[in-house]
Amino acid sequence: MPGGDVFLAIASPVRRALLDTLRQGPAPVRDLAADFSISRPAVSQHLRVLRLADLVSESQVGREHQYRLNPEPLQDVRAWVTSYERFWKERLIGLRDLLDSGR
Amino acid sequence: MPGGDVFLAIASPVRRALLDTLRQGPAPVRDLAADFSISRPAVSQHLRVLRLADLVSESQVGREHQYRLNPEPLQDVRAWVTSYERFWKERLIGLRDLLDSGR
DNA sequence: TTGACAGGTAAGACATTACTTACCTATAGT
DNA sequence: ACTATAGGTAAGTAATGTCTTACCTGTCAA
Repeated sequence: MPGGDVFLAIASPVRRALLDTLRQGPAPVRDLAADFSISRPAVSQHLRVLRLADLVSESQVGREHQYRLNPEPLQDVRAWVTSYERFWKERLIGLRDLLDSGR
Repeated sequence: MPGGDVFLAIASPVRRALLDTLRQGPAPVRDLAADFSISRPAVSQHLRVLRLADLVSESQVGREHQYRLNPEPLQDVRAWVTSYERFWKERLIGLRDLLDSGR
């Protein structure tokens, strides 16, 4: 479960797209790979990164490996980004004041 | 201004630390580099990535180059992460129900 | 004007990533 | 038992990222 960096995991557009797809529910690798132009092994390797970051969990069902979204680690990202919220709000207020003063 | 990927820009711990430092206000490269064990050119290169992602702006003041935090692009990250919020909330509710049922 | 300071850029070393194809095991269906 | 399906892993390669040192320009201060 640990070992992977969430920020690094979501840095790749492919991996973000994989997570986006998994929001519709668990899916086997075959289905996930179908959406991409890259090879299935490449998808497997991206899934491995997501697994190490604990963003997905895997469980074998028959000969399929179901991947399931585990969004919890994204809270770390959310917490970090949110800590910047007051800065962009202040900038927007500053902009509003600037516009007001120019009327 | 454009060209850089925000998700990629914040993937590096060094760059996140740079942004964190800039929350205390604009700072010249010298001050930013002082906090890190890496060389000043390395910091310059990280700042370049942040500039391309429009996460910082640069302005020359005398012989110093002031870097200023521009948090707006982080809203893209926030929006993406927030779209997962209901998923982890649902999982927490599921956990709560499970715990309730075990009482 | 000469020297110290601030900082960007170039070039190269080295590590890491992201792909590919080839191969392997396990399961399902006939 | 045989064949097809599902998917992980290995090995190799190409592309990127991240440092370093060396060098350059521009600015301030004596």
